[in-house]
Amino acid sequence: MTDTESGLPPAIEQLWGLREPARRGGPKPALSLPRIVAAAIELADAGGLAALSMSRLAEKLGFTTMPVYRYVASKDDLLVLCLDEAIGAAPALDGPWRAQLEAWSGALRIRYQQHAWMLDVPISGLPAGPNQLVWFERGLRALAPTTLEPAERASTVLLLSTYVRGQVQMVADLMRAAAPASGPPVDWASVVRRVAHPDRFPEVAKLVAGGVFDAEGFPDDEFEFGLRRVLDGVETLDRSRA
Amino acid sequence: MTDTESGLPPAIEQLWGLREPARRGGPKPALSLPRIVAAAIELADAGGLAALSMSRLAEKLGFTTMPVYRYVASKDDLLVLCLDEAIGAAPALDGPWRAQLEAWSGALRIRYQQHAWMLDVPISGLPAGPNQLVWFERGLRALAPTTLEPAERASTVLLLSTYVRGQVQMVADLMRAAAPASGPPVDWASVVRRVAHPDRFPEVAKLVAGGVFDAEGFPDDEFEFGLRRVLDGVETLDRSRA
DNA sequence: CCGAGTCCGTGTATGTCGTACACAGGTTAG
DNA sequence: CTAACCTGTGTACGACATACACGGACTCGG
Repeated sequence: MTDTESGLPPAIEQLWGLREPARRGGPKPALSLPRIVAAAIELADAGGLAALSMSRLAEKLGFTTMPVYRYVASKDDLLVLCLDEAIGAAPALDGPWRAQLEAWSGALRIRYQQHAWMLDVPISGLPAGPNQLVWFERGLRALAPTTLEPAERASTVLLLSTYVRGQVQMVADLMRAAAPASGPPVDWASVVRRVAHPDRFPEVAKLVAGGVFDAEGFPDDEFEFGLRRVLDGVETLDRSRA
Repeated sequence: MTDTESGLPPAIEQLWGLREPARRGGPKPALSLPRIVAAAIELADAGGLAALSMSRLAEKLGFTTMPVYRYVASKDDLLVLCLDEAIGAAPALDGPWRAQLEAWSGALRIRYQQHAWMLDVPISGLPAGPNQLVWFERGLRALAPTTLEPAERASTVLLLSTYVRGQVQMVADLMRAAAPASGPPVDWASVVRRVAHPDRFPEVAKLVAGGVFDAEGFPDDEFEFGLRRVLDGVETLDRSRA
């Protein structure tokens, strides 16, 4: 381990290609970081974050547990690498800024849905991987033609990514709660109906009575609604400067 | 355990006071659910979610590990109870709808900050505790005077809670990354500067050069900014109906 | 007032997990 | 050729969530 003394977490240094292996002897490595990360993502995709243990990962790779630690400082480190890999490359965008941000958000949403375990990874640092930084850069670029100040553009992109992440997480939780892995599906509408007495919860009760919770096409409409609110807010700010 | 057959997770039933203990004999219980939950929250407040293990919890209560399971079906169950307790009572609100939602969001934000571990709890169900439902109800009530349709009001409250949660989480991560528990504080601005080459990341580089990342009063301004955008978006919708 | 039924906390055990450590054999630089 | 060194392996440890069986404490029906 050539310590680059950059003060960065080791995983981040690896992501940016700093920290060269510096092989001076010894057998050829039979494993490689990309293979490890790919296998880890496969495991998590298939069985959720809980299915990703170091022993299972090693087994999938055809090795015993410990060699993995020759390539990765810790499981947390590995997760950081997996996150940046799974978020993938940000799409190229074009057109008016609002359409760009819509596309940006939709693409990000899809990535989260493809790798739902990302939402369960305990975040313990800045999103500083190259892919994540590209996402950030693309978001900023979309806002370049607006009247927003630089700091406001940064805040806006942060706001959007927060929104997308939170939204996907909430929907995923709702779906999991409605159709649990074990046991029969739960009819939440009836549960809330039993528990939300109209005296204490008049508004909620009205909502339930109106059948709002059994709406069609729920996840997508919900996502669109929130996204439109946020972008309307950004547009309001933009226009107030023009 | 009198099975109430309601299809609800046991923790939720306990929260709503269904599922009576039905004591027919035996020694008086030395523990109680409220005591357990309170101790668990204390542990998590002090040392984060990682500090909350069943054995440590029992030790703090002066018992061995297992008796806790007489009161709680599993650790996940316990966490559900803790979440509802820690989120606490929603504040009473008054005034114009926008001011109400600002107060609502600010209060929710403070709760999350007081119990930062809540952000690390893997959410695996609907927020269906009484306290959480009161928060929801209050949010809906604030929107009652608007022109929004019922479904839109629900979506708006969901949007807000998503925003607050995500925002607090992001800021907490940023702070943790900037000032890690072990090791010297990391100067992220310089890190990004080294890594974000102007060719690949022109917008990010400009941002860093402009010193945006060393801004004063960061967390609060950031929160306010996003909240204003969201509420502007809601207001736009409201006015488009009037 | 007694005894049966029941519920309490304790002790012990199991399986999983992350990861530290010492080793034996392969590999490369000098 | 040899010394330095890196490889994967085996073993071990401590933490954790939780299952199970026990002995004693309490309550209630008679």
